[in-house]
Amino acid sequence: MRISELSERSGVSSASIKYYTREGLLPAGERTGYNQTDYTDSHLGRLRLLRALIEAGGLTIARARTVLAAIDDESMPVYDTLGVAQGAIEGADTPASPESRARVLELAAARGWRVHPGNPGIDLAAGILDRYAELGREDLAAALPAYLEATERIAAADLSVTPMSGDRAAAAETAVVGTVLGDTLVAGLRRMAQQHLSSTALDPTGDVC
Amino acid sequence: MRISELSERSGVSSASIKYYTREGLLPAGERTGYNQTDYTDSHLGRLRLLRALIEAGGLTIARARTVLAAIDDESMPVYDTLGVAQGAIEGADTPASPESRARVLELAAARGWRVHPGNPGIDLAAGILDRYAELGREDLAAALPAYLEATERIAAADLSVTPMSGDRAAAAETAVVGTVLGDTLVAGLRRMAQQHLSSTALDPTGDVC
DNA sequence: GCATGTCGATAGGATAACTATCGACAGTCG
DNA sequence: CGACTGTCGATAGTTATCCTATCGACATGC
Repeated sequence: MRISELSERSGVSSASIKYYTREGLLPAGERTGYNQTDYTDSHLGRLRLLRALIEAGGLTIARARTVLAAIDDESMPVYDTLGVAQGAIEGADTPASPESRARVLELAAARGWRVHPGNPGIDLAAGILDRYAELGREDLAAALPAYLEATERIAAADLSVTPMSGDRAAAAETAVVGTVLGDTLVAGLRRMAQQHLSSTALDPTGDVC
Repeated sequence: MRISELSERSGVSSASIKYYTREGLLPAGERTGYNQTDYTDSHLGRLRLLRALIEAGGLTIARARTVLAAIDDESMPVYDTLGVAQGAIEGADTPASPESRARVLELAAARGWRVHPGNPGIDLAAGILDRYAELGREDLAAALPAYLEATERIAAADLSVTPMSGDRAAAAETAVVGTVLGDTLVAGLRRMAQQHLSSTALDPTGDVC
């Protein structure tokens, strides 16, 4: 198909498609003439994946490129693409304090988690502990084990969706999409559950307006 | 204290402090002379809260202003500040399809959740379902109930941290901080749990590197 | 009395993600 | 044959966000 059709079917302007190609996010189509290029269905799929990562997942162009490269790297195990995807999601800008990191790792160890010290989640979680401390609120500590337990369930659900065998490219794509979009899914469901529980706590018998 | 001390203790440049004041995020200090203004500890606390919301929570200046205004609004129930905070976090840019919304609401109802149709989480979660469908992956559906269950536990932990009584301003601040920073905390713990579970699945006996 | 700190105001800069425009020309329709 | 539409790569411009730098005037402390 030509660029105009690709644009229409993907909902991405042809200017943006050219931009993505320039930036190395989308492989170039096959030139079929002086000013004509042919795109395939795989371009369409890649474009949709790209938009999902950028719009729904909140990845920047640069980070999306890293993730896509990991999916395309045939020598990279699917397990490692998950790590790449984790690292691509907005991480902590400033590293957390050693104390909070130690506290988080201690809690994780108490739950039997084996976590690599370089896991980006550690700084993310420990950074939040730091913020709480800075704000003079220590009340989070008591609830942490409950968070660990709940997130373990989430991760279990994540893995149940991710096939670690079969077609490598498809599995890698699923792993990446699940990791990146999962944050948003969980955030959305959390909002809903928060509202349910807090309104129920206030008014155990009432109805939704 | 003067602006230079406030700057030093908060780690925010005096130029930025002035910027926040200009933008209505930080109340002005008390003028004590032609070119001198006095700031209090409450300014320091507010500044730290602001940085936590912006840096750790990823809120924009404009959204942070809305949230802070809700905290300061003495006539607003604490329960409602939670809704304001939910709405302030990066929401869905494009609304989800009615089909996905219906599916999400159906699942929520099946779990006994009472969720207001305007809850921003619905579009967030339903939007992810849309993306999955767009990418030709329907495999998420089977795992959704597990996500609901896990997020309900998270929300329960959220509420256990949030005092709905006592000093209103402090409770509202706690509710807001918990809602906004909670997403990041959960995301971090999820990364850790993912790594633990996936590495355990691959190598049930091995050690961390 | 002079270096230093501070004031509000405004202009400027950095980054990210596009978007608009350009001249040239190929394919298409009648 | 010729008007018209679609497309090409390249580059400059735009929008939005979040600050940062500088300015002249003036107060304060040593």
